Amino acid sequence: MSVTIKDIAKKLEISITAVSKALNDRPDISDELKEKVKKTAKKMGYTKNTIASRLVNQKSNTIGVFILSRYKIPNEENTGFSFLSGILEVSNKNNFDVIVFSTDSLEKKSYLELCRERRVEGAIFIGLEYNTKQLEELSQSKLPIVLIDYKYDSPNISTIVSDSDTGIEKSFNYLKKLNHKKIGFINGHNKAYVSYQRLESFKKISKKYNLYNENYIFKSDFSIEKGYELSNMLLNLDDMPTAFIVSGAMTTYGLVKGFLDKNINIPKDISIISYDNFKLDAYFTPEITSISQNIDIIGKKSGEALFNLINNGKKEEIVLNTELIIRKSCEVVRNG
Amino acid sequence: MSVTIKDIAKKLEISITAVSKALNDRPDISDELKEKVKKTAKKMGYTKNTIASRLVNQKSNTIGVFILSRYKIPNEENTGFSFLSGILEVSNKNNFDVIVFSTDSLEKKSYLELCRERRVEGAIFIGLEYNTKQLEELSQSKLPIVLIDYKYDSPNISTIVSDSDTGIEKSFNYLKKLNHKKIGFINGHNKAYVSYQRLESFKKISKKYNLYNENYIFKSDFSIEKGYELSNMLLNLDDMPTAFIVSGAMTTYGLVKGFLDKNINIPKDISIISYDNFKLDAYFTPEITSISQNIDIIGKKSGEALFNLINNGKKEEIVLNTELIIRKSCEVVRNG
DNA sequence: CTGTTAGCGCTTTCAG
DNA sequence: CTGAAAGCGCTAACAG
Repeated sequence: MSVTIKDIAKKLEISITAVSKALNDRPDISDELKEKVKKTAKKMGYTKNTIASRLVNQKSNTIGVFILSRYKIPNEENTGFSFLSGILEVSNKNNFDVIVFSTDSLEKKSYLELCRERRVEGAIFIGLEYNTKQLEELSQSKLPIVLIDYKYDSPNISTIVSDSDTGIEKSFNYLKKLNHKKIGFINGHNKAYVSYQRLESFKKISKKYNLYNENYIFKSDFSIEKGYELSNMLLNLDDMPTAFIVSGAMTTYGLVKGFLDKNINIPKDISIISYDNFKLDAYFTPEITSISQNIDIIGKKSGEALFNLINNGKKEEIVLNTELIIRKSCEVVRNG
Repeated sequence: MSVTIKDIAKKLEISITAVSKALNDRPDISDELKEKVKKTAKKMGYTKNTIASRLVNQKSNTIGVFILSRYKIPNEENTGFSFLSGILEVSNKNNFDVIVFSTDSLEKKSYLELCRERRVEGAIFIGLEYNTKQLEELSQSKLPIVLIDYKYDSPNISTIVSDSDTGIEKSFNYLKKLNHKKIGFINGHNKAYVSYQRLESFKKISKKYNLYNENYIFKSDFSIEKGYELSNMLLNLDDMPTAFIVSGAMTTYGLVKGFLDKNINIPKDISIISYDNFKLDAYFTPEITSISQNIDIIGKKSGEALFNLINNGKKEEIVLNTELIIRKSCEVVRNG
């Protein structure tokens, strides 16, 4: 099929080894020969067969990235893919290929099997379902792994999560200054670890502020439609919060639009704090106050963590701090 | 390192060949043996080394996806990644792996070299720069290729683009009914093929309607910031259009927000038609009228086209029709 | 500096 | 139905 080092060895009437060494710039080859080999290699249209080379070297130079169905929703709303470019950046710097798996890859094979078959040297998981059994299998393997937005303790697993406590505490602090006492929380769906984590934070902080009320906790699914829908339900409540913290930028957009369509003024009537701090938040009407998660750097950081694990065996537990970016979706409550 | 078929052959005291055949369910092996082999394989924690198997089979079972820097902008605004999930879906159905390359992969190697080295069986290009020389190299190779949003004629290349003519014609038709005569166009940056294509359509259609004015053509870069910025420039114009067609949803959001911040009412003062029809358009304030591109199905379609090319050698030139989705960002012009 | 030999893990004739 | 032998394309000892 394609031209091999054997072909160029034959042409030049030298050994295959010499060709291999020349192409790989080994020191024990004369510069002239290297030149000659490289030139004719190019002329003959040779390209290295990485598959063969990976086999002999017992090194795949490949990592796997799993983008799972935490958000089984349209791509626009799937933040999972946003992490990929950062991962690609650091992988390429390390001369590694990236192969991407998504939910469809998983007909009958486990995450680990997929990795092993390809002899992947490490893997990054985005949107891993909360409490999946697969995690045990993964943690028992020695495979270097990075989990994004999921906390788990195992020697071969590094994790990178956002610290939901501080973001939510800052929100309460801010909302309190605006005289809010009824603060609601709209969570994402159960399959996401972040939902569990954010809910815990919300409970903890609201109790700390003596503002806890379990009737103020609602569930959504990160989608924009669900946010819109919720506005109806919320407005029919007997005892409605005056402010909401909403998990997920898309849900916030839907919710705000829902309120607006019913002539509820945001922020005059209801205050809203979103999560994620999408760039769009600043361009929405009203501009959305949001808990920022540094979503842009997570991809890159996760890649770096993976290679740190692969190369140095160094496990990390990265916690990114969250900020409250104040814009215009909150206001002093009228009848606190 | 890991367990091989040799190991399990030794354990079972049978030949390596027998193991291989049993594992691959070849007909010339007894069912009992198959059972036994598979069982002990599992027990010993065997997983096939696809690297070795790909080498013998001379088949990589891999496609490459290039997500290029057409949008060298934050991920949120990069529609490139949205296509990936569709591609993954059909690749997995075909038992192919997907390896993703981005701009950083390209230090010194050409797209084609990257593909060849990995013996990739086909490739999909997203955001290929307009008029790049690499395209010639690609077209001279026999590699099956699909180009998204780029038209090019070559036997090994299928393309999938949106038909910008009809979308823009529908826009003109609609705007004309609203009595607009000064219709502006805000284009994306030059590197994108779609910019070239949409500009051509705009010129063609505006001439057809006798509404062409070259001073009504502006350039942006698909980013949200640039859209915002443009609002200043536009408002200082002596002869300002009463309606704009804007290439790129993000730019639209920025532009609208820019106008709003200067107390320009959209749509009362200025009408706006966007491109892309992001889901968010319907939730923005005002709801954005947009040219729809079926962005959700492009990924899947491109994957199907690629496998059609790989398996059947069938080249396609897919043109997706565009619709005008009317919402609330256009209104009858005051002093037409 | 160059070449011979062996082998990575798997599949595939082909002979039994 | 089973196995011995050869080989995919490349690299790494080791000997010259």
